[in-house]
Amino acid sequence: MSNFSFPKTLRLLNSHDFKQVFDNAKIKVSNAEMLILACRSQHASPRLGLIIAKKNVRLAVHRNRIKRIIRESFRRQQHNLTNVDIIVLAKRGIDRLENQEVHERIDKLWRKVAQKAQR
RNA sequence: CGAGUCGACUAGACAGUCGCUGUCUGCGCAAGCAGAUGGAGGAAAGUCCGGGCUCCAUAGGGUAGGGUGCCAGGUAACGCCUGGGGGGCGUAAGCCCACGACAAGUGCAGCAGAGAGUAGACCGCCACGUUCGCGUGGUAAGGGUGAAAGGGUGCGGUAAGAGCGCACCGCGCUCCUGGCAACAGUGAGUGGCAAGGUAAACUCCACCCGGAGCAAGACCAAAUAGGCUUCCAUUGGCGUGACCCGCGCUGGAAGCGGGUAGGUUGCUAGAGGCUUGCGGUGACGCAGGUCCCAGAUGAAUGACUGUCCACGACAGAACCCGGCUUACUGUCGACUCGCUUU
Repeated sequence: MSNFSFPKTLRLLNSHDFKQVFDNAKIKVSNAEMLILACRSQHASPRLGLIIAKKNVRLAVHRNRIKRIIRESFRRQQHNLTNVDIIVLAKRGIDRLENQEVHERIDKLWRKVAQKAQR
């Protein structure tokens, strides 16, 4: 298993997909900077959706940066996650973290999600 | 060397690994796979102006409303830019200015002050009266108040004064000269002379502006079906979006019940970039050559590692251009002033 690509099949694509996760959010994991909602899905692989609110991260540059880092991390960890749909919500203050810090913290959250999904 | 002014450029570089996305080519029924190649900014920002484009009528007349405001030019257009005039700031390079009209009308102005607008006697000065306390009148030269007090200086004049008269300066008007014009002038004549300020106060004058925006709009699939009830009625209703006219279409409105909200396009070849020549003081224009340079849509241009250096600021396209404003890194050039040295 050496495929680490991130095609559209690994993303939540429309409001219907997002609504499904919000309504059936069995798994909730969070820290000071972000909140993860997730639920099991019919698909073979995990899928990711991001909500970085303008209210919480004011500058577009920071919003893009955070999205890219989370996507990159998801791409590398995708085989440790099972068939769950995941939404990551950014909280206020996340734009003050350095890139490396964001990496470390999102990695911890992935592990927690994987543990909860196993049960 | 220091302080400053103006202009131009720049926005870490290179290598490797793993990813995202547009296009092209090949393979494949298809999903997709492989290769090649392109992939944020000078402000992409604020959304403050102007235009293109789209629909509303091919946007036409009037009112209301809004904008602009020295002159000439540039431009698709502008509130932008260039050149010029006038005023102000700075030793200077240079910078700043909504810079039409308050001798059309209306309004506004704290404190001080006698008086703040067809001026005005508190002190003073002068004349007359006087019970010697002062009263009546004249007077804007002097004092005082104030941001601002009705042209300035001198001479004449007078009871004391005053553009009351005169000279010079200043100001208004007419003409002349220069300039396309704004405007300028040791120009000529004329008027005693102007009784304030404020128009980003109402207003007046001149010029300009139809509205809404890519969630505009177009197409495909689906659907608005069919049906029932009630009301109004062709002088009505809708398009219509500040209002009236005008124009176009047509029976219209409400309720009951059933049902859907996915995709394609618009979407990037343009008032385009670079370059050469010519015209112009310049903004810019004309002609030739050459290049194709993001097009996402839960939203791409990133992450990590290594090396180097000046150790990397502000900041992310969403239909597209031209400006303005704001944020901010570094470099270079020209010029100004000061100091030191020669």
